[in-house]
Amino acid sequence: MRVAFFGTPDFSVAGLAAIVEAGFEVVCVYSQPPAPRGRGKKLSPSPVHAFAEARGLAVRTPATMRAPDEIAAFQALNLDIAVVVAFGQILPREVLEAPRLGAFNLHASLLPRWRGAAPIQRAIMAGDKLTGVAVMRMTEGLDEGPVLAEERLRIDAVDTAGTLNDRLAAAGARLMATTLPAIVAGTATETPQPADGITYAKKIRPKEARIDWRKPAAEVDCRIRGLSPSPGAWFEAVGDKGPVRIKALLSRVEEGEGAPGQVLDDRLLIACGTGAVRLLTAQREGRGAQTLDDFVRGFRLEAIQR
RNA sequence: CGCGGGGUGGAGCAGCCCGGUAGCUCGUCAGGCUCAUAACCUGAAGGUCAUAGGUUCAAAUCCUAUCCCCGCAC
Repeated sequence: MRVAFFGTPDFSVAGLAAIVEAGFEVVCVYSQPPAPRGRGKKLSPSPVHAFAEARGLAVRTPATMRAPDEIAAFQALNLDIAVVVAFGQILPREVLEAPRLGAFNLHASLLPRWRGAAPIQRAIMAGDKLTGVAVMRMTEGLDEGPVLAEERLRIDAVDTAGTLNDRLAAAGARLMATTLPAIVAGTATETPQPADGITYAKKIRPKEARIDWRKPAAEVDCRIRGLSPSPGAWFEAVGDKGPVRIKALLSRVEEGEGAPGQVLDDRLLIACGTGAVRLLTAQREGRGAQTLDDFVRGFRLEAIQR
C-alpha cells in the first residue's frame, strides 16, 4: 500500500509511527515548512518533519499544496491512500481525489463537535467531560466528511491540553492502526456526521490566554487547563521589582470568596467571580514550571495586578 | 545578530547595583519532646556560587567570551 502522510505537530507523530509500524509503505511525508520559530529566530523543522527525516522517509514541505506543480508531483506518486493528521493546511480537491482510495483524516474530537484547528484545547476550555478521536474521509469542507471510526476518552479534572493531547495521540494511533486496514479491505463503513451539535474549534489567539478573574471559578479553571502548557494562561502579579507575569499551568476549583483576583491565602488560592481557584503548577517569567510547594517557597504572591 | 529573565549545598529562592567570614524556606541524617505525627525543639552533614579568562590585596558580587534553561515576539 503506497501511502502519503500529512502532519505537522507533535500530535501527528504517533499516527505516522503507527502507519509505519502497520507495514504501510509511506512514500512521502508532507509537513509545514521549517519556520524561524523560537528564540533567536532559528529555523527549525516541525516534529513530524524531524521524525520522518530520522526514519529516513522522504519529506516535502511545500508552502502550499495548491501550487499546480505540487499537485502534479503528488498525483505522480501513484498513491493508494493519503492520511492527514493535523497538517495545518487546507488540501485542494485534486489532492484529496488523487489517491486510489481517497484521503482520510484523524481528528481529535467527537465530530461534529469541535471541527477545526484546536479541538483539544477548546474541549477542555468548554468544560467538556468527554472527547475522543475520529477517523473520517476527507471532503472539501472543514472536517465535514463521514466518520469511519471513533474512540471516546474521558476528560478528567486534572487534565490539561498537554496530558489530553498525549492520550488522544496514543488513542488516535491505535484507531488508525485498526481502521486503515479496514479501509483497504473495504470493510469500513462511513457514517455521515449528524447535522446537530456542530461546533468549531477556532485557533487559539494569544489574547485569550490572559486570565479574567471575574469569571466563575470553574471557567477560570477550564481556561487554565485548556491552555496548558501552551500558550499558557497568565496574569500579572505585583512583585518587589514591578509586575511579574505568571503562567498558571494547572489549577483546581476550591471553596473561597473574595473580590475577583484577590489572593486568599499564601498557597496560591485566588478568588474568582464566584468561588476560587488554587494554582497547582505555575511559572514566572524566566523560570521553569514549578509545583505549588516550590513556587511558594521562592515567591510570595501577595496581590494581582488588575 | 528580534526583546528580555535566569543558572548559588538534594529542591525552590535571597545576596550582585554600593567587591571583603555562603543567608532563607524546605529536604536529608542524628538526638530530644510526645500516646502519636507531615507538629515542635536541638544539633549535623552537604556548595568548584554554570564554564573559561581578566581587573583587584581580595570576586557569587566588576569586565570579556562561551555553554545551558526560560518568558515575550514570531
